[in-house]
Amino acid sequence: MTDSDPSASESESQLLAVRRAKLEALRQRGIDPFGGAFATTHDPGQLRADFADGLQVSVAGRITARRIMGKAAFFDLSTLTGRIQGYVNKKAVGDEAFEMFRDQIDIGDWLGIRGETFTTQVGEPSVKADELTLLSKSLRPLPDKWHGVADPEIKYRQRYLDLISNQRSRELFILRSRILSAIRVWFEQRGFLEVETPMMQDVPGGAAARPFETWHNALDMPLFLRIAPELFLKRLLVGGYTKVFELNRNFRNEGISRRHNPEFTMLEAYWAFADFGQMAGLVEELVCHLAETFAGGLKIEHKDEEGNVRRTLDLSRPWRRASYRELLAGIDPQWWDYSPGERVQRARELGVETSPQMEDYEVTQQVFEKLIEEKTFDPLFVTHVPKELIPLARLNPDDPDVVDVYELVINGQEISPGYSELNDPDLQRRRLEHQAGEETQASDEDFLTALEYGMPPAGGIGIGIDRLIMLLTGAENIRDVVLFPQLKKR
RNA sequence: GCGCGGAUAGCUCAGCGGUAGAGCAGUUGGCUUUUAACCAAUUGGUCCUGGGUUCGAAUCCCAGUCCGCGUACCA
Repeated sequence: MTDSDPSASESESQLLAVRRAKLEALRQRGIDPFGGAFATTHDPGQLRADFADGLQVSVAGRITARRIMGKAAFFDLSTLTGRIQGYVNKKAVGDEAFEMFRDQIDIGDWLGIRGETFTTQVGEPSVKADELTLLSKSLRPLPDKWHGVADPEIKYRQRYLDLISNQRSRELFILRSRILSAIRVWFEQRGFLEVETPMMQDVPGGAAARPFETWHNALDMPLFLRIAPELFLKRLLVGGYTKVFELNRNFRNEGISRRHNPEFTMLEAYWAFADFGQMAGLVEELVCHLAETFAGGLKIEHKDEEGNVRRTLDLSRPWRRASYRELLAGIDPQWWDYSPGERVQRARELGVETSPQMEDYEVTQQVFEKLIEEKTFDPLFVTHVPKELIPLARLNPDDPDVVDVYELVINGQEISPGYSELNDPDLQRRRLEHQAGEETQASDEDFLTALEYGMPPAGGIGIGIDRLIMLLTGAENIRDVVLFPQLKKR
């Protein structure tokens, strides 16, 4: 008995054995416990929404609750989108079917019913079953019907249990799907073409991050999972595609945190003949559109577990714009007058830790992240950041120490960078090689060759989709917006 | 990687040196319009793992595992 799971305790074994015994009893009755196709007229949620008495219907779903009352029984049939109550009584379905329902059907089983709709005395829309069809027997007990799954480890490792038992999780992932779809439609309506570029690259470029490495056997060569699609999308600009976007996964072999999953969803879009200012307008318009469509407006309340408002984001336009230089001057008016050594000292005084191997611009960046980015919740476009931070962006014509970019910060996180893209192949080569010397970004010769054929001036944008969904839904942890977040192997 | 916290029945949790508990789920009985159905009875435990302290450890100490939070890494 249940030797399939030697780690099960005796009590768990008993629960499993009971279900196995029911499975056997069903087979004794000549019923296939794992049935096939079942034609439905309605989804449970849809039937509930369009309910009227006296309809002949056929619905299927998982049994999520069961109330047996002697010679009759009520049960809830649920799918992802809703639930409808079923009713059986002994007289209507016959002794055999009723006994099967009473003795061998459990919470968790998938069931199809045919019958007529009616409303009970307490006003519950219901289906009186003439016929019951077992679609799939569940062999394990479901989580608590009232509290659902609370253990985060179960939620993430066995997401299906979370989805079965927690309505908020069900709704959140439906919302995520709709947001992704709306983003695609939004870009397509503006003439952008969705493309797919390699996830496996021989030079992992477009960002400074440690890649995952793998091996292609037939080609006998190493390959890297991409850290960004940027360099391939720019090849498409060279190829004459003037408006493209890609919405898919990036992979970075770095730490895991509340804001970081090793694989995450990124949108990148490139718009020939535009610049970073136009890209800023684009992301502002898109995020407001999504907030109005999916978050009930431009003021988004983030709530804690008890439903208390923890924070309200205000996305009202126009969004604040400030240069990197002036933001740091807001922390300390003399910031840019200090020597590098003084900046390290000042950072420490401000409570920002730096490490000895940090370059001067990295010390400043650290102060920016801790004292500005992490404390900024309403949207802020940070413009004209130091050129060392972004080697793929165009230098500002008036101040060649900074690049023509914005970094959009919302909800204490960087949500979206946008650049005026660098299209000078010689300057691009020098800046990448300078970076490569510091082991931050490998130089991609094929990309540089492509630029030599001529890339149109273009605006580029990246949007961290997981973080965008966090800010739209109020999720505090990236794991709550990724169906199957990465966890350590048990 | 480092610091802090957590792990008790299938699920949700209480217990915090002195005989392992509750609700739900399960099982048995009753009940033909209930709905967190109800009523009665009942099964179920490697108290995460391994050491230690103690007359006695779920409880205190040490180490490990996994999870969470913070931190580090991080265009």
